[in-house]
This record gives sequence, structure tokens and C-alpha cells, in this order.
Amino acid sequence: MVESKAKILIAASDLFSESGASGLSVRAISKRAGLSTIGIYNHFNGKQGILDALYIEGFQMVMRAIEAEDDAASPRDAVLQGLSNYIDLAARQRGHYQLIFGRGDPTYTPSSAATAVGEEAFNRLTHLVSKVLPQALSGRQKREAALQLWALAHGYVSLQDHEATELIPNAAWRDLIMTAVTTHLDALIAKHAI
Amino acid sequence: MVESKAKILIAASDLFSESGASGLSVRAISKRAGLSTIGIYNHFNGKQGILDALYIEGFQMVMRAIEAEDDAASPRDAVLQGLSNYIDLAARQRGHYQLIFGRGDPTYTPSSAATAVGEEAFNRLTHLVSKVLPQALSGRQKREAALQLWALAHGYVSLQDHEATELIPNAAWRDLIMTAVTTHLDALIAKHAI
DNA sequence: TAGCAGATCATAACACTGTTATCAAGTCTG
DNA sequence: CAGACTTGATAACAGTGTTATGATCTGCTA
Repeated sequence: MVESKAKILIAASDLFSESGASGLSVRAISKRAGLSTIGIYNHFNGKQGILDALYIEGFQMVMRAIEAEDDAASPRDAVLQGLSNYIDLAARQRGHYQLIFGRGDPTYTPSSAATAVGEEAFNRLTHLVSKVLPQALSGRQKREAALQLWALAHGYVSLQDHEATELIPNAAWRDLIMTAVTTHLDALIAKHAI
Repeated sequence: MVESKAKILIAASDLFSESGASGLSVRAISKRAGLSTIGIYNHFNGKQGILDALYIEGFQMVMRAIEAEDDAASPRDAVLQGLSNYIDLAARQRGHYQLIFGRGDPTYTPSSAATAVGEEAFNRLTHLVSKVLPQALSGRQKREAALQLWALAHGYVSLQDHEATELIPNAAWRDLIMTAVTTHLDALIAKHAI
């Protein structure tokens, strides 16, 4: 039955969104799906397969977030809108965000299929960013520009829920991140517009 | 015996440096220390206590790294030297770095004593950075400046061992990070030197 | 010094984890 | 219809952190 596979995936995704990776045990998933544990090994590759599916789900959400730029007046606005959506996504889907960045389950390493989706997400960001840069730039230069923005945004998001930054008020983070990202983006544009 | 406590800590630290958090089981530690598992509960607070000790060890290494600025000619050089050491530390002590940033063991949350050390590390970085800024700035502005540099450095370090950035050659990372950090630091200095 | 209280240790067990061997039942194909 | 393959469940294995039950050893007090 293909129905069982869907049931398992729904149960896993729900459980994951509710209680994060800690509540995601094989027995808990199967119990919620109304099946025995063995289905997770028939339809998926055990817990690895479940986490792979959620990892892919996470990066697909990232791609949707950074590309939701329908009403962007300029390429620059599109980048800023995408990064803003990225920040919101990280806050709204903490479990997925933590999973795709190595937190969650230390024993998990993404399969090649999963890492391919992650690479594609990076490529999409690179494509988005490259629209504000001269076309003549090499692929490497474009990737490095995209990486700069990603590192900045992810660095902030990662430090936001770290215990050492409690002195920074919670409400201030969004503005902090967006001003830093905007500054950096404009510096990138200026640097390459000589 | 205070000797047993030291034995356990050494065994845990060695085991952790060798095989990371995955190889760090209560039984493995006690076996290596030549004791039974119960000592970990008498002398520490179970595995939580062990991880707390390693977490604190990690942030102490961070503090030593960013403050090793003996031969710095200027405050600006001191900051850059500290950040350079930070990057090296993250590469050399991956286990500790991952632990203090939430990877390692998802069930672990640092105790108040541990988070205090983390906050102190952030304060030291703030102090280091504030030397390149006008004294008149508020504590909050100084913290935000330090946070910007930390987010940038940590964001890069965190993305460096992510599968999605395989297109960036491994040898390029150090230069990428340092140029980004330098650019950002100079922008900070210029912004406040009006 | 004698005796008792508390710290320190070991063994074994409990509840949980992911995984799999064994076997039963259903389904599809030649 | 018969056989092969997929799907399902039960129970067990090896691993995890933790703890209840004792035994031994240490150190303070009467």
C-alpha cells in the first residue's frame, strides 16, 4: 500500500513540527501512524530515510521562501525580500531549520539525494543574488557573493537562540539582521559597480 | 577521592576530542577512566554534568583565542587577530565548537553556570571590539557591533562544513572569511568615525 | 580510640533508542 | 492456480542514560 507510506510521512512531519527531533522516535512515528515500526524500514531507509525526507522538505521550504519575490520592484528588493522570508522561515520552522544545519540528530548525515537539494537551494540563492551583480562576473564570484549574504543571515539566526546572546533583546533581532544584510548587499553592489 | 573526578574529566575530554560527541557515552568514559559508570553520577550530574564541563572548556578556549593579541599594533589588528584565532580554533577543536553551538547532543541544554561562561565570552568580544569604536557609544551599540562580527564569522564557519557549499573550494574559506570580516570591521569603524 | 555517619564505588536492573530476524498474510504475475 | 514478491506484526538484540540496592572505605565525633 502506498497509503501506508503517506501515513508514515505525515505522522513524522507532524510529530517533528510539534516536538522537534527529540520527540521523533521510530516507535512514536509508527504509533501515530497506526502501524508497526517495520513500515518505516519497508518504505523508508529506517530513521535515516525519515530524516532525509524532512531534510529535503526543509530545503524546499527554504527555496520557496527566498523565491517568493512576486512584488519585487527591483532585483535588489527581490534579494532583500527573499532574505527576509528566510529569516521568518527559520523562526517559524525551527525543527526543520535545525535539522538542515546539523542540529537535531548528530547520528544523521544527509544522503546524496538530500545534499543535492541543499546544493540546489544554494544555487537558487546564487541566481537570485547574481541579478544585482554585473553579468560579467565569474560563477565563483557570484557564489562567493551569495555565500557572504547567507553566512551573515545564518550566523545571526544561529546566534539568536544561543544562550550567550541573552543581552540582545528578542524584539531587536529582525531589524538587526535586516540592516546588516542590507548594508552588506549594498556594499556588494557598490564594489562591483565600478 | 578527588582523583577519580579528575580521571573522569580527562577521559571524557580525550574521548571527546578524539571521536566527538558521538563516541561520548557514559560507559565509554567510565571504561576509559578505569571506573564504573556510577562515578559520573557521584562526581558530576550525569552526562549533563560532563557536557557542561566540556561546554565550559569550549568557551574558555574561545576566550583565550580572541584575547591572544599580544603582538597587535593597533586595536583594529587585535580584533582581526582575535577573529583569525577564532576561526582556527573552530577548525582545530570541532567537537567543542559543535557542542557550544547546539550540535553534538540535542538532549543537552547548558546549565546556568555554563551559559554564564558563554555570556562572559561574548562580553570579552564586545570589550575587544569596543576599543575600535568611540567611547561615547552605548553598551547596546557596542554589543551590536560585536554581534555583527561574531555572526559573520560563525555563519561562515557553520556553513563551511555544510554539504550545500561543496562548490566553494576548501582552501578558499580562510581568506573568504577574513576578507569579509575585515571589510565589515572597517565599515563599522568608518560608520562611527563621522 | 571506638563507633557511627557520610562519601564513594560496583552490580544489576529499568526504560528507552534504532534495528533486524522470524514468520504470517496479502498481492501480483506467469 | 502456483509461486514469487511485497507488506505487515511480534519479539528480540545491542546500545543509550539513569538509578535502586548494597558493600566498602573515609573521616568526624563522643
